[in-house]
Amino acid sequence: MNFMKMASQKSNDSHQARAPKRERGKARVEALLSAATQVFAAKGFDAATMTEIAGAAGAPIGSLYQFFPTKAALARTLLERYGTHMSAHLSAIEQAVPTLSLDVIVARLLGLLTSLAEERRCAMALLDAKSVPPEQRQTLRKGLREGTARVLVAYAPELSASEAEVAAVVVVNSMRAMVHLGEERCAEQARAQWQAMLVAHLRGLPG
Amino acid sequence: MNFMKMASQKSNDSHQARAPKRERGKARVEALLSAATQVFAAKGFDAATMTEIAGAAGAPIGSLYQFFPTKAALARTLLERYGTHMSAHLSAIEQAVPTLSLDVIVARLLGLLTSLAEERRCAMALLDAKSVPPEQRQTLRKGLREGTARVLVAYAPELSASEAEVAAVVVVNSMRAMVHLGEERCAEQARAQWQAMLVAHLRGLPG
Amino acid sequence: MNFMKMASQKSNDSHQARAPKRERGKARVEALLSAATQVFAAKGFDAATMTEIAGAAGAPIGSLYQFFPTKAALARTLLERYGTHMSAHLSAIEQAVPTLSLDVIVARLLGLLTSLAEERRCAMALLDAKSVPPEQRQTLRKGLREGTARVLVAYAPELSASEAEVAAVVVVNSMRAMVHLGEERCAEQARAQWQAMLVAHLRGLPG
Amino acid sequence: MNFMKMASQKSNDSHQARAPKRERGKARVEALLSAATQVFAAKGFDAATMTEIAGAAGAPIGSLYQFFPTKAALARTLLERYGTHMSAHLSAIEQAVPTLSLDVIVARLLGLLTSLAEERRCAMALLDAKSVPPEQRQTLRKGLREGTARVLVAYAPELSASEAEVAAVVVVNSMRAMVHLGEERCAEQARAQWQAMLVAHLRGLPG
DNA sequence: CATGAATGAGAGTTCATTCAT
DNA sequence: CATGAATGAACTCTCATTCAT
Repeated sequence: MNFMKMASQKSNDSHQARAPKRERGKARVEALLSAATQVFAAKGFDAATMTEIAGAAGAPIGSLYQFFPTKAALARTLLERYGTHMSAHLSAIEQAVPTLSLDVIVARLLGLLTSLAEERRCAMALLDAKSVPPEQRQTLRKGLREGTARVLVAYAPELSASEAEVAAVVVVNSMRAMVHLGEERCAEQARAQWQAMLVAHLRGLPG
Repeated sequence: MNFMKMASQKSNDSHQARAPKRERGKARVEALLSAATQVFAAKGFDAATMTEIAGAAGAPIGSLYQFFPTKAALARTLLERYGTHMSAHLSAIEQAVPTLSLDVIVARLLGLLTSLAEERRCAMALLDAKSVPPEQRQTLRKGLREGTARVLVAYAPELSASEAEVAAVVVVNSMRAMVHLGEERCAEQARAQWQAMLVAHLRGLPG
Repeated sequence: MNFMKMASQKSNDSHQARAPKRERGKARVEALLSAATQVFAAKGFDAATMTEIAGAAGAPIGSLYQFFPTKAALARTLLERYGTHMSAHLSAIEQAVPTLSLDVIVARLLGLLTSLAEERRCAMALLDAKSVPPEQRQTLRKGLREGTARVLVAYAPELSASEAEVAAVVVVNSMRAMVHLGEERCAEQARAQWQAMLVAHLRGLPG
Repeated sequence: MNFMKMASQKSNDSHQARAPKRERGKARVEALLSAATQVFAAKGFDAATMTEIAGAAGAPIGSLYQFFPTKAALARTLLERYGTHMSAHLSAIEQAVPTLSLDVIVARLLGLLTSLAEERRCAMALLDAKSVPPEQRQTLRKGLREGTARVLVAYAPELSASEAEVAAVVVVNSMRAMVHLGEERCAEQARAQWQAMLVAHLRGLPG
C-alpha cells in the first residue's frame, strides 16, 4: 500500500502547497490542479501563466496562491501527485504479476503513461522544464524507476537489486518514449514493435 | 569535411536569419550560435533570454538581432543546423554500413546524439519547447527518421519502406532516450543494455 | 443568482480598455487619461511613451497596462471619450438653436474645440497620427460631422440632408483650423474674421 | 524674385544638410528627398525609419547620412524645399493677379497645396509632427502666410499690412483644410463651397 | 567618399506575486 | 479567508546613428 506523501508533511517550508482544510477547499484544489494539468500540458511550464491557470479553473488568482504559494510549488504538487498515481498503478501491476504473462506485464507498464493522457503530457512538460527545480523532477523519475524495479523483481525474483534497477531504467525511458511517439507517424506500429522488443529483452535478462 | 555554407537562401522571408557578409560577422554568428546552444541547453527555450545569449557570446544585443531577427529565428537556425549535422552523420554511417557489424551500426546510431554533447541537449530543449513552432521541430525529427531509415535499408535491403520507417522511429526515439539517460543513475549500464536490446531487435526484424 | 459583474461585458475582445471596478481605480483611470491627454497633446502619439504617461499620472507602468492593454487602446479610449464630449456639446447647441442667433451658434460651434484646450490638442494629435487605426479616427470625425449637421438642420430646417452634410464638413474643418490658429500670430483677429466669414456663408446657404 | 534659401547658407551648423558637390550626388539627393517625401507622407515623421527611406531611394543608409546628418535635418530640408516651391507658386500667382478675377485667384490659392499631391501630404505630416523642431515648422507656415499676404495686397492694395496678414492666415489655414478634406465624404462639394465662401469673404474685406 | 554591419539606449508589453479591501 | 487590482523587474525587439572597411 502506498501512504501518500502529503504536502503537509513538510509544513515548515514556506514554499510548500498548503493542504485545504475544508471540503470546499478540496474541490477547489482539484479544479486548480486539473486546470494546471491542462494548461501546462498545452503550453509547457514557462509559457503557462498563473492567471490563465486560475481562469481555467474558474478561480480567482488569489485563490490559486492561497493553496500554491509559487508557480514552482504548483508544479511540485502536480509532480508529487503524478508520482503517487503512478506508484499506485505500479503497485497494482506488482500485485498482479503472478497471474500475468510477461507480454501483459510489459503492455501494462508501457501503457502506464499513455493511459493517463493529459496527465502524462503535463508530467512530460514538467519533467523536461529546466525551470522546475531538478530535485522535484528527480522525485518522479525515481518513483517510477523504483516502482518498475519492484514489478520486475516480482516477475523475476532472481534479479539482483542493481540488475533490476538497470532494467527498470530501460523500461521507464521506454515509457517516456511512448509519449513522444504520439507525435510521430506510424505511432501504433512503432509502439507494437517497441513492446515486442522489450518483452524479448526482459525475457532474456536473467540468463 | 563540410564546406556547406548552409543551404538556406530564403532571403525573401523576413524572420529568417540573415547571413553575415563579412569575416568578422561569421565569427560572431558562430559565437552567437554557440552561446545560444549553451543557454538553451541549460535553461530551455522559454527561460533563456536573448540578452543572456548575447552576453554569453560577448556581443551586444543589437548584434544578436542583426542576424536573428526573432528568438524563434534563432531556434530555427539551430534546429536546421542540427538537422544538417545529424544528416551528415547519418549519411556517413550509411556509407560505412557494408563494412560494419550490426553491433557497431547500432552503437554509432545511439551515439549520434550522445556524442554531440551540448548540441544534443539544446536540440532536445528546442524539440520539446511548445513555444517553438511545431513545423520547425518536425523538420528535425523527420530528418533523423529518414536518415536512420536509409541506414537501416542499407543494412537490410529487404526491408520495405514502411518497415524501415517504423524501425527508424524506434531507433530515433531510442536515441532521444539516450540523452535523457544522462540524468539517471547507472546510465552507462542502461545504455549498454539498450544497445543490446536494439541489436537483437533489429537482427530479428525482417524474419 | 447572478449579480451583474459590471455593465461592460466586452470581455471577448482583448485589446479593449478594461473598466475599473473600484473607486480607487476610477480615480486612477481619470489620472491616466488626463496624463495621456497632456502627453499626446505635447508630443504626438508616436513620440509619447507609455512610461512617460504613467509617470505623469503618478502611476506605475503596470497600472497603465491594467486598464489600457495597448497604446492603441489608450488612444481609442481617448478618441471615444472626445467623441462623447463633443457629441454632448453639439446636442446642447442643437437644443438651444431656437433661442440663438446665427452669430452665437457659429461662435459656439467654432469654440467647441477651442474651449476644450488640452483635450482638443490631443484629439488633433490622435486624429492626424498615421499610427492610430484609421477607423478610430473616422469615428470621431463622423461624430463631429453628424452632430454639426443636426445643429445646422435645427437652424435651417429647409436644408436637405446632403446640403447639411456638406455645410457640416465646412464647419467641422473650420473648427479644426481654429485649433491650428493657436500657433499663428494674430490668432484672435483671424478667428474673428473666420467666424464672420462662416456666418455670412451659412446665412446665404439655402438661397 | 525669390532667391532660394539654400541649405548651404548655414554651413556652420553641423546639423545642416550638406549640399552635394557633384552631379551624381545631386541625383542621389533628389532620390533621397523623393523617397523621404513618400515615406513621411505614408507613415508620418515618427513612424518612418531612416533605413526605410534609404531603401526606398535605392541608396545605402550611409549615403543618406552623408547628406542629411540627422532625421530632423532631412525633415528640415524637405520643409525648406516645400517653402521654396510654394513661395514660387505664390509669386507666380502674385505676378498674375492683375490679369485674374478673384474667383480664379482664390481657386489657385486653395489649389496650391492640393495640387502638390504627395508633397503636400508629406508637408502636412511634418508640419503636424511634434518631433520636428517648431521653428522649422514655423518657417514653412510663415513663408506661406507672407506669400499669400503679398498676393492679397496685389489684389487689394488698399489693405494694410496687418489686415493682409490676418486675411492671409485665414486663407492659408483654408489651404490646410483642403488637404484634410480629402479624407472626408463629399470632399468635392465641400471644396467648392469653401472656395465660394472665401471669395465672398475676401470681396467684402476692405469695406 | 561609400557602404552597411554594429551598437545600445529605450520602447511596448508581460506576469509572478502581493496586499488592501 | 477571498478577491483581483496593483506592482515593477524583466523581456523581446527597434532604430537613429556611427565607423571600420
